[in-house]
Amino acid sequence: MKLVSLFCASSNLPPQTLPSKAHRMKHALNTTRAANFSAWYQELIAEADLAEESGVRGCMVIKPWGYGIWERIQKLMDAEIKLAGVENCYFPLFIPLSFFEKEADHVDGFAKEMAVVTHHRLIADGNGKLVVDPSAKLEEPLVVRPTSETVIGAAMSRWVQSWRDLPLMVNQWANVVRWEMRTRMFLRTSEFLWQEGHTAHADKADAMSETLRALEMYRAFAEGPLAMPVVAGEKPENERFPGADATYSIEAMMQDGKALQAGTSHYLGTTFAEAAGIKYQDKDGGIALAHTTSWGVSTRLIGGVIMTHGDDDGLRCPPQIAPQQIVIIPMLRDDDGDAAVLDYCRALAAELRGLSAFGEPVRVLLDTKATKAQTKRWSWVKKGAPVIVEIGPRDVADGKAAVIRRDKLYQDSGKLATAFTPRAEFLAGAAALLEEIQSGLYTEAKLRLDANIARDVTDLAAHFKGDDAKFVGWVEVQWARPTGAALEKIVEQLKALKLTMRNAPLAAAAADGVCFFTGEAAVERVLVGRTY
RNA sequence: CGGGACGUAGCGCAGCCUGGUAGCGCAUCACACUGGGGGUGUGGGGGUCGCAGGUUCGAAUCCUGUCGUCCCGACCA
Repeated sequence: MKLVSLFCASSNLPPQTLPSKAHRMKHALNTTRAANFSAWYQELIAEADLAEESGVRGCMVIKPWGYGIWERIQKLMDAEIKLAGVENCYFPLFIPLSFFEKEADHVDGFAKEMAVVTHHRLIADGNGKLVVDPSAKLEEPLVVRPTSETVIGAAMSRWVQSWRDLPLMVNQWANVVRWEMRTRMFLRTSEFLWQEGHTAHADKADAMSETLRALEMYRAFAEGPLAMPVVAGEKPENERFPGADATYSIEAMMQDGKALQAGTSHYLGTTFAEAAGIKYQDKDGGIALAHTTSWGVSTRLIGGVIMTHGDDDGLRCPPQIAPQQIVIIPMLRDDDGDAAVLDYCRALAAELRGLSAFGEPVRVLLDTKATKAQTKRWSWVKKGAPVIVEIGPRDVADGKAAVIRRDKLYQDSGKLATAFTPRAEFLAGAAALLEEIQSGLYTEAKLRLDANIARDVTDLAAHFKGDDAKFVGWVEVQWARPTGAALEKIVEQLKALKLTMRNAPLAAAAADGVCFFTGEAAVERVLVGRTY
């Protein structure tokens, strides 16, 4: 099996033999972003030990460093969710098929990508194989959840009786399955991990308020802990979640100029309340349908972090989500001096752990694995540990620490920018250094985003001409927000250019011109670009 | 689902056409010399060639079946 290419959507890694170690010193990765962004992305994931293919179509094994990043995301996001008064719970992995059939748009949207369980028993066929036992067919097929609106809606219909029960706000951290035809590590996998928030409200205003609150939570989370600038806005009608009245997203710009939908928040109106019977008795004694919302972010965020901050030496992990923020590498020589080096490292690690950055204890790893220091250094460079500290006999003697910042690896000369810093000075500045790296990564990405949204484009075909690899960024145009056939026509025109409408930014200036597509009076501005 | 390929060591591959009992690079292990930009040398270990049949004295190689995977297309909150 050519496992390495399992998740490559558009191009194979070029055939290559690994160069000898002695010659691999220009950059830690063999493939640069500029040469082949897609191959670079895959190589980074492998070299940074984030994830690997699993042998199961479209599914990945998330390795400890990659899962550690997800755990950081979970921890920080979960706190924000709870702060908003949303409670965690857990719903079943299996959803009866009939639940989906209650909402036509919803089932239309997901029917083609649902994994279905139809039997509950296997039998031996006598040739050492297990085959499905035809007598064990389920009366009703069970869908492996692609999302949980339907099953949570069914619960909400039991839980909501009175206006006093509203708002009802729950969230679950779970895995979901969508049988995608093309998969890519972290960006689009058959199974992925996410959180899905589901809320029910008495009226539209309250539900819309929650929809936008979740959107703002995602924006702040992306731009904070992930250091990933995004544009928050409303999706055009054709990009809505199946069954939603309105869909909002945060869109991030990757280093190849493509957009990544990094989180969505939906106002579902009363669609799912009707399907599931989420009704309540209001203050006047009347019966009313609840208005529901749902919102989610997934392990796709990790793909976004990679393509926002990664460089030709691997990942640059923002300190707030780095499983380890400072990695100490002892430079051992298998001699009598090793004990003193290790003692010095342990003491340094203990003091660093006593520090606080971003309101949490600093996460420090003393890497004592029995491999060469140089190998460890490049391993942590590729994983993107924000700060790497090398301690050798010379540092012990001088009372110093050799500090490498992952965000600024090299000097102008091209040499590693190792700063031999007095121990006390390093300790005093370590927390501030992490915070500086975090904000520096954000600023760098923010400048790129802002510089690559064109607002004066008159000819999309000319602007986006050339192959996919060309960095073009996005275009913001004014439009009249047509619906139905008129919208379909625009979508088809864009599709011919491999373009889609990303969202209508909430923060954009008011429309003051004519629609880019129809020439009518424009009502808002919308972003157009290539997407993942 | 339509079209095209591929399954050989942890990874990437050669060998197959023209059957003779498996090889290369990287990784890995041991030792020596090294040591703050992925060190060098020497010597090792590791594979019932996806699976099941068939042909043959003999099958990674030929034939049949089967399972799996990838690529292009369609599809993708």
